[in-house]
Order: sequence, then structure tokens, then C-alpha cells
Amino acid sequence: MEDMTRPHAEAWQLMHRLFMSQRRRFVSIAADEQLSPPQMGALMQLDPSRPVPMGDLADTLGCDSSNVTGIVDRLEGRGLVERRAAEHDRRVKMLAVTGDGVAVRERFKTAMGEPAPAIEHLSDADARALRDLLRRALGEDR
Amino acid sequence: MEDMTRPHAEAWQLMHRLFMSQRRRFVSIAADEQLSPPQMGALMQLDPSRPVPMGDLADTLGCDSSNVTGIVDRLEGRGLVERRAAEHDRRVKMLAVTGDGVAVRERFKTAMGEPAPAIEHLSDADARALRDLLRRALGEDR
DNA sequence: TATTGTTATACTCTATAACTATA
DNA sequence: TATAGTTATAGAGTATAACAATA
Repeated sequence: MEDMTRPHAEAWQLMHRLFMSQRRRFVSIAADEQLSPPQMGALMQLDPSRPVPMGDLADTLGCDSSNVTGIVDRLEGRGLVERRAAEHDRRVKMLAVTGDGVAVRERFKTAMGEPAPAIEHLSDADARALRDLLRRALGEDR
Repeated sequence: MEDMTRPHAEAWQLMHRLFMSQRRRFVSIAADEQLSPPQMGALMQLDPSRPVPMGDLADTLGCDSSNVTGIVDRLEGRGLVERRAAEHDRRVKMLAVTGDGVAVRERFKTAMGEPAPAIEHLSDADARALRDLLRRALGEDR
């Protein structure tokens, strides 16, 4: 009984393991920017080229909107994000990433975009094959 | 200038995106067991077949050991984990997963092991190719 | 002296419920 | 009436520092 698992499930579980092994790196990179993990997560979910409503951020973070108020308060206090009025509904507040916020985002992407060692050790051919598979998987999903 | 990114980096970033899209599922599965995400994370890091010291858990979770005290208090209160004396050092406390704890772990693995939609939609051939690549990546890394 | 785990403290995250101001 | 965001509250997560027991 070797290989009872479907290849889809085993692939997913291997990715899961690989990803989990990188959690400490995420925490450490956020700490380098003096941001808590939730704060960094929120900043990375924002769109630097288009302000988004508070409620949308709460949805993508999967947490209550009362929660986002505090996280955004602190990001705004750090000057990384701004609350702006929305065009046609005076209830909603749009979140815009500031220049400093964009800079933090860029540094984070550079640091966290560095592949995990397991991926780094792949041959160029394997890495291209993996990239193409993932492009296909994510492409078909939208 | 299309494709300036090395295939390793792009593959890693695609995996990152795929994984992030599954965070809500993790939170929801933990909530089904009435556990907070950190509690579920801690329980899943333990080894059901071999008790581990508190300090080791703190290391794998990447947090301070003072933190683990509280998380383990609550897991122990739920009867999912036990603190036991260590053999040769009376300072250390070993964490053992109880029968109930093992059951929660199994349910979690079943639920979270279900592949993300993007993976599920891959053909069998693609899924096997992906699995083999990841086996190779993770295998070489140890 | 050094190490393991706990306690004390302060701040952050989180959900629920009640509230304000819009719609 | 319903919705977007805030505030109030209570419990949990987090790091730092000080501590007790043990090595």
C-alpha cells in the first residue's frame, strides 16, 4: 500500500509542508520593518494603485471589520496607509497605500520572494516545469 | 522585458499566492474544533508518537517560550495535550498528545489535506508531475 | 553560572455586540 | 430598514524582563 493518496492531495500536502517551514521567515521580515504579522499581512493585501474600502480588506483578511479599524489605525499612525473619502458613499472609507507604504511593500516582496531552500535547490529545468504547472493551475482557477 | 524573474522565484511566488488564498479555510477548520489558529498550529506541530519539550515547540512555532505556556495551558485544559516529566532533566516538561488530541489532528489533516481548487483542477498527469517535483524538492532538502 | 519553564506586564489581535452616520 | 465603519468589552496571542527550580 504505497501511494494511496491521490497525486493532487499529496502535491498539496507537500506544498503545505514547504510553506509552513517558511513561517518564521515571514515573522522575521515583518519585524525588520517593525510591523506585526497582521499589520504586514494587511499592508500586503492592499492595492498600491487603487484605494480599496475598509470592508474589502476585512473580507480578504477573513476577519471582522471591527478588527481592521485598529490595524489600519496603527498602519496610518506609521504613515504607511491613508484613509480617504469614497466618491459616491460617504459611509465608506478607502484605504490608500502611501509612498512609504509602497517602499515597505517592495522590500517585503524582495525578501519574501526569495525562494525557500527546497525550491532554490531545484535544477533550472525543474524550476521552469514547476513554474509552468503553477501558472496553469492558477490561471485556470480564474 | 517579459519574464525577468528567475523560474525559481516565480514558482515560489505562485505557491505563495496559492497558499495565502487558503488562509480562511485554515481559520474555519480550526474554529470547527473550537480552537484558535495558534492553538491548532501548536497541536499540529506536536508529534503524536513522541513527547517533545516545551522549548522545542517554542522553537518550531518561532515564538517566545513564555507564550507557549499559555497556549499549552489551554490545550491541556481541553484535554488534547498533557505535560509530563522528562527522564533525565527535571527542568523540562514533555508535551504528549492525548487520544482526543490525536483525533483532532486526524480531522484537521483530513479537512486541510483537501487540495485547493487550483490544484484540484489540474489533470492527473499534471498533478503527478507536480507531486514528483515537490517530492524531489523536499527530498533533496534533508 | 547557565538553562527550562513560569509569571508579570504591556501591547496587539480577535470576535461579539452596541453605536453613529449614512444610504 | 440596511450598511460601513467605529467603539466597548473580554479573552487570547505576543515579546520583554524578572523569577524559581534545576543543571
